[in-house]
Amino acid sequence: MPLLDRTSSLPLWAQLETALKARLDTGEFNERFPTDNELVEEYGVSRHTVREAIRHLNRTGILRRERGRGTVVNHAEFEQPLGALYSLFQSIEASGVEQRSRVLALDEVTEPVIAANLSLPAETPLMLLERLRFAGDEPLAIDRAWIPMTIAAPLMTTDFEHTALYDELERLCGVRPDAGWERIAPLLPKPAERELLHLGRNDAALFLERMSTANGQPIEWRTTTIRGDRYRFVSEFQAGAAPSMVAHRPD
Amino acid sequence: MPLLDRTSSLPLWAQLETALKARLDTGEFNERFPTDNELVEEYGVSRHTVREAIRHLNRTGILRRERGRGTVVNHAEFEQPLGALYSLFQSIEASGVEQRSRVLALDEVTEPVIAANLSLPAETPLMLLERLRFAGDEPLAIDRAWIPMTIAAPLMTTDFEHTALYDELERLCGVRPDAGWERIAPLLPKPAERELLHLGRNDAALFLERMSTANGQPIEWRTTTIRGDRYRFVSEFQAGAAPSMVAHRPD
DNA sequence: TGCATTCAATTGTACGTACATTTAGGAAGA
DNA sequence: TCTTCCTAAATGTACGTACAATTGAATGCA
Repeated sequence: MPLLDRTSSLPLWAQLETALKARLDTGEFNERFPTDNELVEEYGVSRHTVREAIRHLNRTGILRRERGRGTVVNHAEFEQPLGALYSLFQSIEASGVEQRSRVLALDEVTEPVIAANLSLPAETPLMLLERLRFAGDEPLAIDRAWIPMTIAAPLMTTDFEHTALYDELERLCGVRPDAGWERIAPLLPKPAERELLHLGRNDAALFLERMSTANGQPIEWRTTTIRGDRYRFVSEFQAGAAPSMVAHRPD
Repeated sequence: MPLLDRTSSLPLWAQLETALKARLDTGEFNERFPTDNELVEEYGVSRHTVREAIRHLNRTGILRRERGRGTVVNHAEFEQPLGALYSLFQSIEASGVEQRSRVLALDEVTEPVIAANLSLPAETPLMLLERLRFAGDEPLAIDRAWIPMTIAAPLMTTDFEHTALYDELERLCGVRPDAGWERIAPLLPKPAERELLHLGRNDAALFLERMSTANGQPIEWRTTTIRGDRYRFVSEFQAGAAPSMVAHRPD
């Protein structure tokens, strides 16, 4: 059993990290990753050192630690956290520039699929707010939001041309999304949407789907089709510092 | 000043992180960041807790800690956590199954635009690694990475068909990206790429650009064109608190 | 003055302890 | 059999200590 070299200049946790990484690569831990205490026993180091090693090992997101359960190996999933996107789009939504939008629809509808997405019965009445959003004079995105009527009823008379949905939701309904998830996919828009967005035949767009919850309750399903030609989406960068790099796209 | 609430369910380090982030945003620490011991004194917590808070705070790469000197605020504009998007692609890169890739090119090149993006002189020699990456039997993405030759020279003989770039970079060059940023855009691939990715005329893709840094030094520029038809990219978010994914991870 | 040495300060590493929180599973009782 | 409760196990949080490694400034000497 090749243990750790305490005379090495390499920290113990780094040696342990290397050792664990090697064992991970063999698939030894596919079934079950050792617990902290087992590694403490096996390598004769303190739990602090074990955690330090795992902390570094997990830079790559290989592991997932779950309180009360243990540490499990993160096998490849194709649904993975993007994390930053929310705040990213939020910044556009919140930026003063893009206040303007044209309401395409504000109706009460039933959408079995979307109701199911919100964990509601199929025939649950939903408010549908469909907007064409502008950045300056050019359209930026088509935005559709579904909210259960039980929550959204007070919003049906709102003028959403100049009002942010979440603000109004908080003001009139007393709820504000505090969590949720979002997924993103590329999309070649259909002719109808292409026209609304002033896009050409070969212009791609981004398609975002978002489910928002408040206090654990699903309250909103939203889809957004965003023009991708004029705007780029950058994952978290520091306030005030917009990347000024020149694009280098394969065209 | 009882800034921290010991009865709160929020961990002390999280409260401290929030407090420090607020003070950081005011610019209070632009000249000099407090030492561990000063924060221990000021907030009445142990050094362990202070370090935990700083560790989390530094997810964003705002701080740089230097032994013997102290903690300084990082004014490097583009240093940001790879966090979200990074781990996403990392999961494919790290998973045993989808390791397969075909090397399309491994050359020494000069690319003035990309060199400039990396804050290097225009004629700086760069290694270009171009790969077609597979998930199962189907191609998933076209991946191009540029790394300065001064760093990447040892990699020129590597067989990247079955080797992860970042692992090799760490093993042979002793550096691993620890920060950076990434941006995403939709893209309709050109015929050549369409063929490589087995895409039809109307299939859109995602175009990712990433700059990675290690210890504040730009070390990699990468572009990735990812098929968007088979895979979706999902993010979770949580307003106010740190992203939920972070909570499960020991960093 | 110039140079080398010393020393205090600061972060890194590593050990220890204790308790909280969450989970899974078994025990006990209806 | 089913449900409830309890316990053990696992990770998270938080405290403590000590020493190592590095830096920068102060000190002392030629």
